[in-house]
Amino acid sequence: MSVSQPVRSPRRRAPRNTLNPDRILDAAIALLDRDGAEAFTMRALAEQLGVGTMAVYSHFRGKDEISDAVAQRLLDTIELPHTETDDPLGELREVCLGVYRLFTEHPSALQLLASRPLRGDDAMAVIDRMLALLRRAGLSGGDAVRGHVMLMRYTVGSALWSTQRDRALCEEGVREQALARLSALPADRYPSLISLAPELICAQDDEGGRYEWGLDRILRGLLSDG
Amino acid sequence: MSVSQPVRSPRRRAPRNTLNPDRILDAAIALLDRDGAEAFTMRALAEQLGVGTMAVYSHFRGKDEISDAVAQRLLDTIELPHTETDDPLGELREVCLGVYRLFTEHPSALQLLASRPLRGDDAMAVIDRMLALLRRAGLSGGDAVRGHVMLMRYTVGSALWSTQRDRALCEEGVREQALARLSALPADRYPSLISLAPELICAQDDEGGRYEWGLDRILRGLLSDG
DNA sequence: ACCTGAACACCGTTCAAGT
DNA sequence: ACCTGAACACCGTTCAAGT
Repeated sequence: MSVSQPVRSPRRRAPRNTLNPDRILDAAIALLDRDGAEAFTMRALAEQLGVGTMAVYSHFRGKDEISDAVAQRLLDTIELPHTETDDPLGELREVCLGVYRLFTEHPSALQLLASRPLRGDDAMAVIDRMLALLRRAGLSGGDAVRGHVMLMRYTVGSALWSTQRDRALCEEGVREQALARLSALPADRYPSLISLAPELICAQDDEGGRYEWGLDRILRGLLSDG
Repeated sequence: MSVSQPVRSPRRRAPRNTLNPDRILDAAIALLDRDGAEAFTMRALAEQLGVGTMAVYSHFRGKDEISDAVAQRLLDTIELPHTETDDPLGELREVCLGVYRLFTEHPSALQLLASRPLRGDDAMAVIDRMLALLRRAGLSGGDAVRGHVMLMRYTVGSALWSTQRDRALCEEGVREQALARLSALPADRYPSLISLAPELICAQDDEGGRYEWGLDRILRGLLSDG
């Protein structure tokens, strides 16, 4: 075994202004995306930043404040369609897909939002845009508000569902297990489940299009009003 | 100060068969509903059962296994409409409302599901029933499968949204803060948000009906197909 | 002002021991 | 077989101290 080599980087005292809120948030998001929500630890975050654990506390009150800031920052990165067309429905679709994409690309951010109350001013720009588009599509003020909540609910639920599904599927042999369990079911108790087994199985492979399929039906249901 | 009174119940050794999986799950659910997911601790669970921390490990492999069992058990308690009517849409509505009710009545169960992959055989009875009703409503096999996923996504998302909203609202002065923030917004950047402020505010009070409003529109969108 | 290590009160779980 | 306490490797955070 080597002797002169220091084994665990004996980090020197970091220079005075290595840290700032932005650098910390960048590292937090990277950590969350790479290792998942349960690995998002003050100690891990500090190590990723090459700094003592307590250094972070000079810039944020604690872990909760960092989590809030991460959520805020991610929600602000949702890209909105730039041009105003005369197709509010198409634009609405785009906005919803943007939100959905954000959550599926940052699954741990979603988990983060799911485990703490939403602050009121999250994603103001997105909400404003959705409301405007719903009104332009002909909805009353009240229906626009209800519709936007509905779309957000469906989108959050879909992202949650997809990411959980993805996590489950990447475990060893879950696929085969699910199939086996399905075909072992008593046919008299679960007739529809059995007869739709083929569709249920192949449904697992089409997560991407699934969100859009439902989205289109929701938009249709929203606008087929008087 | 009293002297002869033992201050912290100096629990005697528990008799041999005080514990069993069912009693443990009951206590776990009670604990989750009463104190929330973050208070759901092996030590707290054991204390609620009047037993040493490690006693629970004789019946479950660990906390994860208990969490899975809790989720399973709750999902099995969803009540399905008993009689088969000739109104598949009405029944479908009932089933969805049952799922929604379960999640809003056991918010921590939802958090639990959100933070771990779904096991495949959760809620088989519910899924089978939904599929059957969708087919009876005239949908093809593939559309029934897609429709059931869509309904579950919307329902899970709604429950998550509502419970988070509720948690936020019961915090001190969040209401006033939200209103203040809303009216302090630059009107040129968020025109729709500003002009719909009244609707947005009063929307906060109508969480219950909100789910059903969207549900009806989803069902309409699902069935207005060829 | 900003960064540090030691210490505190937690957590899930392992382990050897009691009955 | 079932229940136990001590111990281990974690966690977020407080605190007094360095620079």
